[in-house]
Amino acid sequence: MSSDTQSDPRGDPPRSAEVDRLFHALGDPTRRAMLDSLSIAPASVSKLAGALGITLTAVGQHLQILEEAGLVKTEKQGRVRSCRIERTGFDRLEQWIRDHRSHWERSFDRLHALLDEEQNG
Amino acid sequence: MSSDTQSDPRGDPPRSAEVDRLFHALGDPTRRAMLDSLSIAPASVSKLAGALGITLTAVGQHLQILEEAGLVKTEKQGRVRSCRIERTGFDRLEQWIRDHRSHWERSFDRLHALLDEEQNG
DNA sequence: GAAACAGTGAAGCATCCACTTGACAATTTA
DNA sequence: TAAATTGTCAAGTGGATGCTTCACTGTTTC
Repeated sequence: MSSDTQSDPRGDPPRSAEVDRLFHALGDPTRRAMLDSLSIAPASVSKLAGALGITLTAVGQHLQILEEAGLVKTEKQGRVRSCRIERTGFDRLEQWIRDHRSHWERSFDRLHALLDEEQNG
Repeated sequence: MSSDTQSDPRGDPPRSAEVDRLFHALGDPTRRAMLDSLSIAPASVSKLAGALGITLTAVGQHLQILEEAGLVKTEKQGRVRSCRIERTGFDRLEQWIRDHRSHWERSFDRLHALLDEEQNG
């Protein structure tokens, strides 16, 4: 509630907003379907709209979110906008997982150490 | 255990409801904050509620989503429910990335092959 | 037993979000 | 130029979602 969007006085690294955008983008099944499609081959807006059974407008809105998350790159030539996958978002996602994994693996170690202590002490 | 609604022995990655639940769970900043906290150390419901500045009820609702996504494991002893990170969800997330990465890296190869053809043809 | 503690369930509320429609802009084609 | 194609902008709508309050159960402590 009191926590608003821009002020983040606590220790979270500044990439927090980027992670936010990333996960929000991936949280929607339609956008993931778009990524599925683009993983196989680049496509135009109308091609995506046809494949997904939604309007051009909806695709455009999703594309903006995917682009801001670094998951998709689009480029307009003439009247056609072509879309393809971008590495950045995926790399960031993997980094996030690695960071967290290292954290809780350490915490598991501590837990086991404690249990061993109790058993042996 | 095998919570696969429909196992798909073919090459397709599990685009099932599990992936859906996983990304939906990760799409909310509060739930990710809970994971941040639990990555450092296990905690009770009220401890999480205090740290996040939300009610016990809200924490309970988030916990259910995180648990169904395989990201958190909870266990109640006496009147206290203790929560900690679960590997399953994270493993599944990494798998998803790997699957997609392999797909679009192939598509990049095809793209470059096409470009080379056009330049040489 | 009474009181404090820890959590759960149901219902409501305010906001967010995916999607649509309709009007418009820009580019290609006839 | 007119018409078709491709996409964009603005505004609105229905449903999902996060969070709350209130009432309640079960557990520990006095």
